[in-house]
Amino acid sequence: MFKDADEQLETILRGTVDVVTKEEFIKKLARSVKENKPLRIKLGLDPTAPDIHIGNAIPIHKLRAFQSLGHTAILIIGDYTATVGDPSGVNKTRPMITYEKVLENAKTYLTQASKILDLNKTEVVYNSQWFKKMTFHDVIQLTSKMTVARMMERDDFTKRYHAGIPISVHEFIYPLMQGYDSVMVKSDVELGGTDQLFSLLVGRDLQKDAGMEPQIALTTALLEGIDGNKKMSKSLGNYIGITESPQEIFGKAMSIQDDLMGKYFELATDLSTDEIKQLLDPIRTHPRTAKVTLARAIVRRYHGDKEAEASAAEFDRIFKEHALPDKIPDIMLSPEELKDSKIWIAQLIVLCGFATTNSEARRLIQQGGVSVDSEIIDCPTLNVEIKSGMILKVGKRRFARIVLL
RNA sequence: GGGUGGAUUCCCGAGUGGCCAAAGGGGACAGACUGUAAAUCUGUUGGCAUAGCCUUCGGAGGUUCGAAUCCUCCUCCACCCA
Repeated sequence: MFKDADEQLETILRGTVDVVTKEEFIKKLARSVKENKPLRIKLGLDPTAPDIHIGNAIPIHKLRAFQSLGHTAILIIGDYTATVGDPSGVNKTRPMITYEKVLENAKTYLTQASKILDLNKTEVVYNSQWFKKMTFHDVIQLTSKMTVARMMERDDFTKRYHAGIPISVHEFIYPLMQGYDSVMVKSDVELGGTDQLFSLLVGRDLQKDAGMEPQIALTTALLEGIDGNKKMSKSLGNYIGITESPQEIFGKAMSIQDDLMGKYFELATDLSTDEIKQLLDPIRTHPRTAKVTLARAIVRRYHGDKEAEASAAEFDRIFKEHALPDKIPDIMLSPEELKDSKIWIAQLIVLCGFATTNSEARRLIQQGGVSVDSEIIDCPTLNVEIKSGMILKVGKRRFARIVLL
């Protein structure tokens, strides 16, 4: 049934940072093999944003790895915790979001998670299930398990405190909630990013307190965003969403800086350690080839082989051959918008959605970033003659085909 | 409960009567260079068909020829003492 423990361990530990504790983990694994009993692996997702990106997909892939090894994947949709807002690694209070919003996000999360997990074999649980039944007394009971001193040991809180940045009391409750989830689902292992370590450890304490064998805390590395210095996150806009179009994912992956490739390879692709080693060696592999391989591997993971090849080809066409992309969105123009079959160029750019104001469009023109049928426009007050089918290009990668109705 | 300090453009932050559409940094965008790399360099970054005009410095009023800046009230926030 199960592969032997050593073999499992190798797969599981790839890309992980902390294992608390490794000894206990090895014991649990061995016991699971011996008794032929799957481990219960917990991962909590807070549906705070509508998209999953390749950064927060890392622990989901790890959960999938466990699942493939025959263990039980438990996906907790933190519909209650999401309304509180995880303070981990954050330097200010997260805005509390409405419950409606959370439920909406939860739906898209499941659809997205199904790209990675086999949801038929996954226990999906909403933590409102238990939290909404708790009385205030229960809550107080729960908070009594944690001391302020211990909370304040956390780097993120200490920093905020000393910088005079407010910390709301409800933020203290967050890790307790997450820990309580572990008690409720009786997890053997909990996964999370390294910034989750504290909460995962709270889970151990609460389980011990409840007379259970404590879960193993297993953290995966955090992935830097495509800007190369901050953690990938939706709010910083430096992410690659797993539901983005193949071209989009490919392009974003190509734009990361070279020294980030190693991390991306390890955390965001399925390539073997040996393959990665070879790709990262600039003598054996040109960095551009390596990056193309990377971009393709990431696209493949979420869109399949065909799309991966297609997006690579498209990318070359646009940026290597400077040709037009395969698909160019059509922008319909009605004759009412024209004067003597002409239109002010800035207005056209705005109509195509490449600028939000005429001033912005004007600036783009002044900077030499606008061309019509490959001819650079240098006069911001120009009225262009509209010919159906003409191509407007703004910047390096935004194209529109003008269609006259 | 008492005291102090705040709220400025996408973000951080300077600005204490005119030289302010508002320094500096970050981010973003455009251009050069490239491997659409990254780094770097240059430029742009409130709106308007733009040598001009209009709107913006938490909100509402007021003083003044003139207010981000002074006064009054309000809203929100942080810190300190209890």
